[in-house]
Amino acid sequence: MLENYYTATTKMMDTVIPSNTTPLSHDMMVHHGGVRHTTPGEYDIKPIVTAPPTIGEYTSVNHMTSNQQPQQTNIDSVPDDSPKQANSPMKPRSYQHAKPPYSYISLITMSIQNSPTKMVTLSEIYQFIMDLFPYYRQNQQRWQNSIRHSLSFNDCFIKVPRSPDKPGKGSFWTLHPDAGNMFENGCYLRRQKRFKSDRKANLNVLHHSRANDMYNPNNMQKLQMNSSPRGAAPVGVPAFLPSPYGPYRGLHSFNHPFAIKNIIAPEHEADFRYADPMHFPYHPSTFTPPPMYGKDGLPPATSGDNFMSSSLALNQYYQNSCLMQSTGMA
DNA sequence: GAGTGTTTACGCTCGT
DNA sequence: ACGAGCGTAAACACTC
Repeated sequence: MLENYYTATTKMMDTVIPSNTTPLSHDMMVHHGGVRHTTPGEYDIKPIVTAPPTIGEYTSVNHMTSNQQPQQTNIDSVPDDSPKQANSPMKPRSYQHAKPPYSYISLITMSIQNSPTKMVTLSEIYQFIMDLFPYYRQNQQRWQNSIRHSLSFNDCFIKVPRSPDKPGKGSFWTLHPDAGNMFENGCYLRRQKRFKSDRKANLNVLHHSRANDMYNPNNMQKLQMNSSPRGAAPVGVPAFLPSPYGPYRGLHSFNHPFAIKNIIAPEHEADFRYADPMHFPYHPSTFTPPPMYGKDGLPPATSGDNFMSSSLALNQYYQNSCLMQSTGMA
């Protein structure tokens, strides 16, 4: 099956990629925001490398309004911005339907870090990703399964049960307090080392049994939950959780790169401000640079001009992609 | 029934 | 070559 998948992929690559482009390697496809074909007939994305895109070109914020919720889009209804036009070497197309150069772990982390409470539900993660990256409005079953897998599989994500006064489906997900530097090497495609926590054994006891529910007083100590009224954090909220739980905010205040302002191009940020917080709960106020590369030896973006660094990062990424292609390295 | 969460398996790329 | 990290598929259990 997988063999068929890759065979089909290869075949499609052979037939779809225009002669003026070089087929991307698997890694380019998967991790570098390029083409990822799956099944025959699936929406075809053809990266044009005539001009490096900005991060905003991966996002949809310039097309979103507060009333426009992202739509479920199938491959037939993808508003393709004209393949012919898109393939024109003189007219670079938008990258909104190219796979963003972030791993799922990165995307989840973005979602959590851009939440005011640093806790999000699974559906909020889905929504965040689809809002931000039109690419993920396609083939939702596939990537959403991967998201769920990533959440369960990676120690850096911690499940927080809903409080009794907030009934609903699913739990909240937050970042492990020690996971903030997962990407500090500057590469958001692939971490150099997977986050592994000893504390997870304690923190995640609630994963396996309702008897271990966070609201079970017996577990409150194990989980190091805050129970102090002085802290203003509600009972059941992990002590490391940040704002709005007052004294806990500091632990999540590391200089994270996934603030929305860091992943959109400057020219799109103004559009972003239209967003109704109720429907578009991102917080551009949390803003630090998003270094996006590292394995190529280029320095990650540093603090300073954040907009510049964010766009620069992706531009650099694409310039590298162009270089790889033009030199036949891909 | 749909959504959510866990787990296993497999294949790929990358770094050592 | 090998292990790690990642993406994907799938099966299954659980919850709402």
